[in-house]
Amino acid sequence: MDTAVELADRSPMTRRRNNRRSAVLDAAARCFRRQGYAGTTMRDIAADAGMLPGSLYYHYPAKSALLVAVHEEGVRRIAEAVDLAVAGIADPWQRLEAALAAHMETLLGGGDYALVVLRDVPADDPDLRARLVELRDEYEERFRLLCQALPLDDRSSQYWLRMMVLGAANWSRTWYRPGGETPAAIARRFVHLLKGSTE
Amino acid sequence: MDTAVELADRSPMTRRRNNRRSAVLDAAARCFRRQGYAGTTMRDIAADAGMLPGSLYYHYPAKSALLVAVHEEGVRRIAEAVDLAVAGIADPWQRLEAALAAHMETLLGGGDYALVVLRDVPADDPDLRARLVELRDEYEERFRLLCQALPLDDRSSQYWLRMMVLGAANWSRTWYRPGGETPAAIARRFVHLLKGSTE
DNA sequence: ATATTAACCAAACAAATGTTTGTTTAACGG
DNA sequence: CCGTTAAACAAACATTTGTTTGGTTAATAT
Repeated sequence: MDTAVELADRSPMTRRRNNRRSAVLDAAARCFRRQGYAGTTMRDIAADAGMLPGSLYYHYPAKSALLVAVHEEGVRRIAEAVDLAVAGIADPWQRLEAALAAHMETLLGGGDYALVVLRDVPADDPDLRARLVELRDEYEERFRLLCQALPLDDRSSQYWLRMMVLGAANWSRTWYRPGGETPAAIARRFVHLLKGSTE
Repeated sequence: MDTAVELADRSPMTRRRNNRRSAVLDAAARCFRRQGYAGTTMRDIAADAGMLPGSLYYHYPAKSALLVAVHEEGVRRIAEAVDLAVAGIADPWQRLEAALAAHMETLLGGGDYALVVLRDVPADDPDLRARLVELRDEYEERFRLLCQALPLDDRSSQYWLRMMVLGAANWSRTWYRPGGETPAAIARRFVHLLKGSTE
């Protein structure tokens, strides 16, 4: 782990290095979210980042590398939000609700990275696909643990409750519009709908 | 409505006409499902249909027309299945469960058409997008009516229950694998999870 | 001052893209 | 038998695609 070293290094050379890398990734995330992977052009990303198409290859070796990088950052952000939200909460149902609220706030809050994770990955490249599915599974493991802690009858109840709540949350991206209920309020509705059925 | 006329016309000329049109549409549905719209090539569709790329334009004037046609057929099929499933059932909860079972069976039963409807539509063409959203809304209106008939406290409960159950069902496409529980069994699990919370 | 190098530009590349055009084939109707 | 026509082919079209290459600029290090 060299994060501390990077943060400590304030030398001019390091500050100049990888300066616009994040800008490129931001542009890629924006385009992938709006148009999908196949529907996005390297020229689209370049225009969004304010540079020429060829310049992208200084920062990333290929289009697919950009997709992987966006996925990794998206999973990192939403996982961080969820971990922070459940920290310090003991009651299992409250933990699940807090996690779901953070999940939906990150998804629907306008961030491009997390939404890219929800789009289905390209089917033509098996290696790329496997890498992206692996990333998402690693994140969703948190919800498996959260549901495991719930006071339910059997193990299958945990499973189907998790499938239901995560599915409903992820699908919200198709109908959610800002101005109505907040993501956190929607999460509360969802959890309460399921919590009532088991008491 | 000239369906009866078409069905009655068994003249050789009519039988020859539009013969391979459905084969082209089948190929398009298969490709769109597997690779998405932007990820599908007219050459992919042509190869799948067993003809040359240019020949597709005899049947459909553009790639986007193929997408609209697949959407229309997909909505038609799943709507037909749902309407047939709820016919003759009186109890509101049983009606919802039957509708959801038919919805999921059509989605997960291997058909290409219905699954294309779930994929998000291209964002670059507003007219095309509006047409596809209109088609899906027209279908989902059935579930609004089904939830409206449920014996619930208030109107918002109907709304959120519908959002939850449809979202969970549509998202099942990402994790469903044949061999486990049947789509109908999953639908029953989902409905029972929600039904319990309101009694 | 000079050499180095991160970052980008300018221009091209081959391949793939959606679509068009003119032609052929074969089944049908008169 | 012959004209018509549904249906497809063969070949190209202009454009767009992901990517490469070689040069340019300006900040940094020595």
